[in-house]
Amino acid sequence: MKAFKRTTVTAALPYANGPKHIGHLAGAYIPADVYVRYLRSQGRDVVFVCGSDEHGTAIPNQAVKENTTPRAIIDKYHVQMRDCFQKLGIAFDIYHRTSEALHHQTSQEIFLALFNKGLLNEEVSEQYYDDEAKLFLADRYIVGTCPKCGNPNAYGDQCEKCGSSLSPRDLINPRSTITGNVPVLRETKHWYLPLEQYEGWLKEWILKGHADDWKTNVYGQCKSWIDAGLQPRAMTRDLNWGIKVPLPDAEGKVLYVWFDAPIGYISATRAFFEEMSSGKLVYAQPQRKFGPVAADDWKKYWQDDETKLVHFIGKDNIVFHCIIFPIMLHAHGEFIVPDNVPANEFMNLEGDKMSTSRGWSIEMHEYLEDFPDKPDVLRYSLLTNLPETKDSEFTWKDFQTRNNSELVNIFGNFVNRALVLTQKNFNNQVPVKGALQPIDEAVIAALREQPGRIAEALEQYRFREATAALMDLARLGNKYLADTEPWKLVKNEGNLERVGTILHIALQIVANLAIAAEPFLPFSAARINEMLNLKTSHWTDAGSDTLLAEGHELGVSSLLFEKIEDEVIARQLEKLHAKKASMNPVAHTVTPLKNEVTFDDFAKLDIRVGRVLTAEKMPKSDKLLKLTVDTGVDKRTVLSGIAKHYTPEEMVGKQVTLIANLAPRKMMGIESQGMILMAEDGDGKLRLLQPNEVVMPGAVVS
RNA sequence: GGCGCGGUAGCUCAGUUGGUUAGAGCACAGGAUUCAUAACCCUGAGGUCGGGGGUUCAAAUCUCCCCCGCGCUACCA
Repeated sequence: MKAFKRTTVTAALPYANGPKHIGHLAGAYIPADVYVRYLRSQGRDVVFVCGSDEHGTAIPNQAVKENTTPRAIIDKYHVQMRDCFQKLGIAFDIYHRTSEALHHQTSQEIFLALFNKGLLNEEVSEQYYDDEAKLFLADRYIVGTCPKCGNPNAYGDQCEKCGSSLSPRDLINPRSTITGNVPVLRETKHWYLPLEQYEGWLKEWILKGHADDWKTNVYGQCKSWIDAGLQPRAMTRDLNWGIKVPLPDAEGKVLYVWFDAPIGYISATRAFFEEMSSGKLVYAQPQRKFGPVAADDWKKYWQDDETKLVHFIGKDNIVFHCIIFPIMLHAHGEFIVPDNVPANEFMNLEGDKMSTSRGWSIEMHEYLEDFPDKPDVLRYSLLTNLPETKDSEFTWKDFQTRNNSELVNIFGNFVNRALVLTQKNFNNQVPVKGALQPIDEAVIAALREQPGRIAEALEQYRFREATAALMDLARLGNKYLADTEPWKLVKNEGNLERVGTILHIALQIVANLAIAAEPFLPFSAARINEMLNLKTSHWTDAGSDTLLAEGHELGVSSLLFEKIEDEVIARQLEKLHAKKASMNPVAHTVTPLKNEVTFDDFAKLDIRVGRVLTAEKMPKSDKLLKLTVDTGVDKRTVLSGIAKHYTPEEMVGKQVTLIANLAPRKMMGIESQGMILMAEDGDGKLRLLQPNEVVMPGAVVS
């Protein structure tokens, strides 16, 4: 194990196109924060950076949806996310944003460095350009007639009618969706990063170098990508929202959002040290003493191989953080690459995938509105159930149980017992520690060991285990009190010294709990310290049985956690279901009306009703069914992508509507002679189009 | 279909250089107790370790086949 001088920790830059939910917290932000708080408590040199990811096509798209500007979108969600993180105790040293000038500059510098080293391949291709809007049109912004099915409103990347994947050049009579004009073909240049040239390096670095210390899910995913073979990837896009490509003749071109987003970590670090050195803090919120710093100290955190770089992300980001971004950094030559990328899997919610757009989610701001005084409860319930090795599941019931039977009954209760007993019997002062009995020695020994257990788990990114080890410390306290029964002894005045010794030790455990809990439950840890009238201590003191001096005056105590009643949980469940129901009509935006066609256009299609004679699953395909259809005029083979919606058995005998004169098309080695018409429901389900009474095979639709 | 990850007690999960009666927390049952938010503490019950073959003195762990979940990927005319 390499010894590092300092650590740079990043948490995935949240995309500023909407609110972020508790699954994101469980995936990246909470574990990252716990890890960093622990390092800080140890006095280690660490910087924790994050920020809003504000580029990419989805931002302008969201602006259209909300009927506003991209700028307004990113401002709105940047502030919302920043505030939520803060309220949840996610303590970044800086929460930056990729729309900042410094980030544009940093991204351009890195792009230019790669360019100047000749590491980017320039490729020119012809793409559609809108003269009036003066921009190249992304595939989605071009419509035209589908060459395959004649649909006049096919998109540049896909015909939604026949499902063909297209490229804009395939479209007949293309038009721009922005101005409606006919776009012209214009040559456009893009810059590609030849990922495949780094396969050897990746194999050495990841497959050999990190076989033991990376999580199996991360390692496996990387291996899968590397083994499958990498392709050159365009690092630029024709778009008017993003970071300008810093080259001549690159008008209207921006950096690919996945090129600039991870650089956001670097920019954030750079911004942090620039602000710290200038004394003008805008985004920086240093969470520890950094001492005097220089503006370019950020380089130490990114370019010194004695720095340990750790990316906390969800599993959807693995390829970017383990393959593409490291290649960028490695190719550049001056940067270090991550030592670990402890990506988590996904957290489901009440039996279904979490999804903001489907309304099946608990957004950070929603939780905070309903439970403004309970950030630690959410942190704890997520921590005990992080999707570390596989997808996990959040339920409100489990949230309640974690709160009631662990935070309240075990943790809060122990703290309260120790404090109340001291108030009642020792005037709220730390009693004198007298002669120790074997049970005291044993509990002190256990106390000394426990922080090491927590630390060991944290060093290995095992947060669930670490959280459990924290709770064990409170259990130790409860058991000690139960075993020594000071409330019984106190009835006999001769035992007062003995009772004092017991409570003295119990209070030392409470003080330790504040240290050990700080990374996990920072708000509660601070409250314990207040109740003990104690300044914050550090991990280096953890395990000590002399944190509180004899005679020390304690503060005012109150309950750390309160029970959550069944009604509160029931209300949340109702709220969740109501939200999902209310989202449905919105989520399924109805496809806009297509352009007018003439009767002649329509008449070209031979649409008729047929009957399915046989149906079987296409071998080696998940989606295709191979059908034999009686069309009245013949019996023919039609392939249809409905295997996820209908079984072969239920298709046999069914009447179907088909386009009988569609040009045959070969798929997976078999020719399909026609196309079955389906209606796609809002949830993506496909349903057959049938006459409402049985008609003869071959009946013409008109 | 291919590739990757996972399938262990009612629930959430530990446990792979193969080795004594497979673990934890929660939930459940019984007991003890009353300082504490009816909490704590003790005891107990509960598992064909997805299924089946194989290697071995010995398999949750290695191997092969199959089933299920998740992700990536191919096929939606």
